[in-house]
Amino acid sequence: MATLSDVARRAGVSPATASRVINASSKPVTDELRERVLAAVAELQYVPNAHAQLLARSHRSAVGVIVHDVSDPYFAEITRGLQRVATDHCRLLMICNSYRDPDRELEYVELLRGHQVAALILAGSGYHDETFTRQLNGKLAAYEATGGRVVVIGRHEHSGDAVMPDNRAGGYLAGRELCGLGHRAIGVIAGPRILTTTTDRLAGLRQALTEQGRELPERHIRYAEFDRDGGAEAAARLLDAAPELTAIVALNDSMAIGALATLRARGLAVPRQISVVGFDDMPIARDVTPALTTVRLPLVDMGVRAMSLVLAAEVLTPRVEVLPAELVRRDSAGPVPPAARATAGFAPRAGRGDAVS
Amino acid sequence: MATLSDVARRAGVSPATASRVINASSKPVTDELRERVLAAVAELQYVPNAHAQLLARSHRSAVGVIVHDVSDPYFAEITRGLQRVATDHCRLLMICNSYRDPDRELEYVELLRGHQVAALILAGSGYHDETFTRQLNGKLAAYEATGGRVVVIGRHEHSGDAVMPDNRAGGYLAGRELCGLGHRAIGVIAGPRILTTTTDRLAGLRQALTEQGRELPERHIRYAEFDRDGGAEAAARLLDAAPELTAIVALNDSMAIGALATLRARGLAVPRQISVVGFDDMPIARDVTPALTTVRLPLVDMGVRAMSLVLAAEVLTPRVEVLPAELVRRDSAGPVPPAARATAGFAPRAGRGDAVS
DNA sequence: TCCCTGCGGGAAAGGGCTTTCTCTGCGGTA
DNA sequence: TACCGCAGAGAAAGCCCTTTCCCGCAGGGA
Repeated sequence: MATLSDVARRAGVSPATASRVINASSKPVTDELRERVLAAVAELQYVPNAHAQLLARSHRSAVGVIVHDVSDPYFAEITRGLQRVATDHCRLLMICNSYRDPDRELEYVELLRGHQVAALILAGSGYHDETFTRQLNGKLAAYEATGGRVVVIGRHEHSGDAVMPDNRAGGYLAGRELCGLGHRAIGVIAGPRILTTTTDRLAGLRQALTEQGRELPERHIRYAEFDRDGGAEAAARLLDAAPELTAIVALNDSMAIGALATLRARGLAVPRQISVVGFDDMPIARDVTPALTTVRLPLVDMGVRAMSLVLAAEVLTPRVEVLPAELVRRDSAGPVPPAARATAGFAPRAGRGDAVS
Repeated sequence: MATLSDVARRAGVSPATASRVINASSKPVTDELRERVLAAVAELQYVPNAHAQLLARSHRSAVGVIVHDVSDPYFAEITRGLQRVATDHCRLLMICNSYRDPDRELEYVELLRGHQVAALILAGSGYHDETFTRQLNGKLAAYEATGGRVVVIGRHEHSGDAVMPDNRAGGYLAGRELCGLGHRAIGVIAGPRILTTTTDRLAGLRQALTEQGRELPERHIRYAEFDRDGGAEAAARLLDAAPELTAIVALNDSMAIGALATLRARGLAVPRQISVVGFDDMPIARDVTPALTTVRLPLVDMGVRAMSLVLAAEVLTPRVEVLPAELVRRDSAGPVPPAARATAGFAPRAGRGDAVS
């Protein structure tokens, strides 16, 4: 591997001069020397050692990002937003997948700190876990104490800057929509209990139902992994336990797609027999059949805002940007089936067999 | 930011000893000093500077990966395979998205080389572009000359180790399936012409049709971006120009999903009026409606093999592993509609209106 | 008692680059 | 002619670690 001094020797100049040419330094270098250096670089196929450079300049420029999984559409969209702003500012991103493992998350904070990132962005739900939260905040505080900037996306537990999707309002929207369509027996397939995203969305949903005089008993909720298979499996369990349901809210679109698969396998027509509402509005939502009625979160924008916050000058009072959720009506949610409506007031637990011709 | 000598000073030992404790070196250190160092580390929240470490040990360990886009399911699956093996070998991955921009690809080769990666994996189609290919090979050769290992996934143009999905055989499979179902008027929505993946898949498809006495005239092919919107748009153009088609092969699943959307918008029933076959079998393929009949590529396995190759000892003769494609029958391809079959021999250009009741 | 061995620790030499500081030599001014 | 100033190049001091080499000391064998 050729080094800078190899280049310098070959060009017959000092390493200092070679460095200045290569980095287009402001210090002037005569054209002749410049040419010789450039020629040497080309001949030797010289590429500067990034670690040595990063060590020598104390200039921190990269930004660290910790997400659940970049290939999960939710995070892919957020990352797209982050990337866009980062590119505009000539910042490199170091993206790490935590796979929702708190320990891994902690490790990555250290790893990124060790890599001297200028800032840290944590995207994705927080955990209902005191110990973990304390540890994470400790590490983040230590990082901030050394001049690092931190922004979280969708987490309450951090005290600094944050970009927050309005999960609670989104849950409320989903609930109100279904109530408006006449549904009374509404079930939920939810992500892991330990995630604050799950509880926030659930809280909003519950509020909507309560306001409309409905209930959301615990037997109408099933918790599972926040992905397609989790949704499929939770939907099966839910339907087994509560066949009278006329609507299901999935707490993210991946789960909704899994639920749709279960429903299809059981021969239940959506939305004629049972309605489904998703959450997030990831790109594929419009391409499944029936196209998913869902709660849209401005995912790309969340990324854009977070990166803008993190690159902006630090201000004293923490900034929290709450981004609104919005209902997107497509084809997976419809009016409650007539049979269910007729009996709803009197026999809310009527079996599915009753509600369907 | 605390440094190693801060820790050493605080613990009252030399930096050498501190380093040995922190890195669990084989050189013995008395328990008392060890404890003092550990205590200092904890108090100072010390995290070693990764760049300094990487510079000091000449040990290269990370592996660089260049893909089109990690959040594209095709590459997400490959990356999953890469990651699995890398994790087993305690290797860090540096993943870069080229977004199919040749210049960016070249830049990333340099960037990763600068970051002293132990190996480089390039995943994704090659380009029909002499100049670019020569440049890339030049850079890769320079990298290999300094001891770097290179493996490509799905590219012919590199002369070293490679993992190759059998794109041609896959195209053949798709063609044979549709011929077997009686289709004669088969259209193709293809990715960009400049990609070797496109031409390989197309070649296999054409071979199948030719063997069955069918043709694949250029007017039955439309080229577009290799994504959902490209597929939707290409399908529209194709249908406008050749309404007599009874089957469409999309050269990847994303395009197929876009095509499905166009077909739905136009009120064309799949597969009753028109059949669709995809390519890749990405996870979502089974969840769209109708579930996609497609050509499966062992994407995760491709990643696993590539990473295994790259981490294995170098051998003199380049290894090329060709991984087979496989047809997955689902619901989007069916027999040619009766009307089309009846008239096929005589009026192959019968309008769509004729073929459909 | 002396020497050798080996253990535990520190000094110091890199690793490859950036950047400040220093030096040389030339042109211009008094 | 003497001096000042400045442009352009190089010397060298870090940046923060790892690791080799060396040293002192204690214990064991002769």
